[in-house]
Amino acid sequence: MQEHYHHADVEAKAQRYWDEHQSFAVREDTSREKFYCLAMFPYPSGKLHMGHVRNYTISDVIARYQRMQGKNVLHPMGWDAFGLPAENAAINNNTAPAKWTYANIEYMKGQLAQLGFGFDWSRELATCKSDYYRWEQWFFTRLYEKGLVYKKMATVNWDPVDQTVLANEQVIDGRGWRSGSLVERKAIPQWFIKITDYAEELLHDLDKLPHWPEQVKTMQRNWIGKSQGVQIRFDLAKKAGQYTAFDVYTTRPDTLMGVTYVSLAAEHPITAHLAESNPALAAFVAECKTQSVAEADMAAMAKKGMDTGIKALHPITGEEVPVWVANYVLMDYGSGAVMAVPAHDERDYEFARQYQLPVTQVIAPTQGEPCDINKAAFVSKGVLINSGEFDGLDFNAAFDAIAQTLKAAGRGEVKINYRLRDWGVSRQRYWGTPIPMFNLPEGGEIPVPAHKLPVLLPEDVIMDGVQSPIKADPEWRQDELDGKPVERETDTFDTFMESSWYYARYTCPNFAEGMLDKDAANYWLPVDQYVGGIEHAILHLLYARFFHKLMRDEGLVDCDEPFERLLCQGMVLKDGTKMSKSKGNTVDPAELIEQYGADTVRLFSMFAAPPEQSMEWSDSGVEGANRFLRRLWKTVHAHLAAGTPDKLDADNLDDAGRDLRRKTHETLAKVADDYGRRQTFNTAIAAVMELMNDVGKLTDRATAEGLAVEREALEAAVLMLAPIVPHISHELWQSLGHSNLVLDVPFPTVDESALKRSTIEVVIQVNGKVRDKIQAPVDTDREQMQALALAQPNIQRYLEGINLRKVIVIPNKLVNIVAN
RNA sequence: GCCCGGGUGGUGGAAUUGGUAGACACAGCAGACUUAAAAUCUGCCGACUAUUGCAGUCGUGCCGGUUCAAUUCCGGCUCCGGGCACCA
Repeated sequence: MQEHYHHADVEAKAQRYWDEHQSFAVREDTSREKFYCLAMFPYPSGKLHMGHVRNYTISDVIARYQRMQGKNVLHPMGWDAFGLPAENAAINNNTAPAKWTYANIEYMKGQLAQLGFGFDWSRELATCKSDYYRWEQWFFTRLYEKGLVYKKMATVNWDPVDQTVLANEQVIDGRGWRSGSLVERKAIPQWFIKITDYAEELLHDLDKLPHWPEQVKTMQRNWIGKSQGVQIRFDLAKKAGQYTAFDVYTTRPDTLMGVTYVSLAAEHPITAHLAESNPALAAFVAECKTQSVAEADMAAMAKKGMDTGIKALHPITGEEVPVWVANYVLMDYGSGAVMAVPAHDERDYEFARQYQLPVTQVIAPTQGEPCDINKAAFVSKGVLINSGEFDGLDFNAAFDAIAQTLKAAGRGEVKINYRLRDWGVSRQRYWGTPIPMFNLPEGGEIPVPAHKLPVLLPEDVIMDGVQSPIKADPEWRQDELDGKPVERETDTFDTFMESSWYYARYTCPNFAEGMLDKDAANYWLPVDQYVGGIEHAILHLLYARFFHKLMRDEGLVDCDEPFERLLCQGMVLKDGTKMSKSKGNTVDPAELIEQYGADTVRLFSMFAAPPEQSMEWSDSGVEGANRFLRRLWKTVHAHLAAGTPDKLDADNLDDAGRDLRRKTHETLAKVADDYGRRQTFNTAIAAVMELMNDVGKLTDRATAEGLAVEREALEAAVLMLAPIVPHISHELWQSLGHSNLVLDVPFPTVDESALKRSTIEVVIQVNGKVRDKIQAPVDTDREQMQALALAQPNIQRYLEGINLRKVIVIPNKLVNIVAN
């Protein structure tokens, strides 16, 4: 039909067909095996970037491949529409966040359509719409009723000039990004969800996820941070106001006899009490307030401390140890106090050196590790010394003995601890889901009752400054309940709330009677394949797992985990660094699609690197991908012009025909494995390229028999490429005379008999170095293989004058002759 | 600082369970076609040594180890990247 490949025509035609036939709309069908393929939904920031293209191409390839396996495939798309950038854009461009967001969604939706992704758009959702977030509000009130939600004071970054809370991202070198003023730590009341109640299950159930990357599971395990330790009470030598003691937690009770001081957080109540009558300490506490709340900043900052002057009593010896306040002890973790063992903890060591505090070694190495307490802390486990009755015990024995001594004295208890902290969900921003709580005039609060939901976020607002419009508006917060005035909460939810359950709502996006339609949710869930960036390895994926368990416990879903299989794609780089607007090295997908077409962009982004690796963008690589598609087009049309093939007679082929046929079926086996098991799309493409190279070299187009072998190879190539380059495949499949849709053609199966070969290349090594390669009959036995190898003239040359030690034979692969 | 990854030709990458390092591409060079260019097609393409030809030595960030055999496993370093709870 066409001599040249015109990508614009081919792509428009295929997309028109899919659109007219609603090719990707799916519904529940219990008679078929389902496959739920999900890509992380985008934040509608303006336009697509190459990271999106990569993400959605990967999920589209998997979805289309699974469809060719005959499955009922759900592949939805939507918008993570609440968030900070909309507020910034609103202030900069003088538009409402809602308007900006909806405009971005419309534009980006068009871009996704251009790329030919097979999304079921009938299920599209945007988290900023009230028919979505109303159920999140309802669910939060349910959690409140179950006692899984509570309010407490927590620290935020406070900009004293703008009088506003800043995100960590908005704090640059300790200063507010707009005002430039030094940021302060400030405690305000905030809502929390008890994720720590689920810490054990979240940890344990990682073992139920064999198809998650090990690296992600390791990161989550470390984040949850289960540890066994001892909680120890230190009494104060003298009462400080109402306080007589404080608790510390340690995983190293074996080092207890090496405690030379203890440290309190600046925000610890004892610190606050002491600061009242100690101006120097009050000044230090004030200084500790001027720092970011981000843990990375904390870890990087200079360790500072001050002696409070009061003493605590060692829980075993009763000796007095000084009580310090240190800027690196955090009130939000644990008890806000730590015992310090400088000899066996690097941070305590550094601190003790800085302030000339004593360093007492109480652990001696047992494995011959270097240990010089004058130079560095010794942090490995070992055997106890300088520890009185505990001397000579190893870690485990010392742990037990010291824990028991403390317990008997009523000063300590073995305790399992988690590093994981409860999830603070309050944000002091406008563009988010209003937290569905009423503050009562007499104090306290109650959840907004179901009949008053949703609490609507007004969209038609003016962002003229840093203050949230619903906080600035005295009217908005007023409501009434049973005839009595109540005040609406003006904080909104962390946007991780919305992204923690969207995957479930896709199964019933328009369900009006509840959060989830149980039948639909339980048909589709769990998600069979989740695809997204590695940067979400901890927070998003942990919150989503948590939310899923909360929904299960509410009776909304049956399974325990939301995502069966996870693929984390790497970043898209240009010139070795991450593509970003600030670096000015972005590549606009829109221009590339215009110039080369969607198939070329998809092909290159899958070919350039395996999905989990970071990927280097290359303009010339795109040219190469386009060249391959043009060649594919040309080859198919040259084949069609050469005549009509016979029916393939596999048993009566010449050598060239048999070779090409073997290559076709070897390629089918490899590509199916690469798509289904390995998920390495780059090697699948390389394999089809090899097949096409063989087609170009070996085919005899002069005979109908040759044409039949070539036809089989070309049809296989088109089908194998269909998930990656769906438009050109759609067209070529029709050109090859098929009336059915390439989308629904079953992925071809391998003809095992075509794979048979009589000889195979075997490598012969002498002392591990390749010295020859021979063609040997397949499955030659070890002795014969050894004899064959030793008989080679080149090999004999190497064996002259040396003694044969042994010969290692790996059948059908390699012979290694060991000699000296 | 802590947790998790990664480092292979001029470039992106391949080598799937410890068994031929460099598949497949990009770029480059040479040739064919062309008045010419583009496009297309063919050949070469890790470094060094040798060369009429056959060939040899080295080589997967660095140092060391295990093994008949290591890009792959182990120990130590180094550089780059992701995350660190209010960016999403």
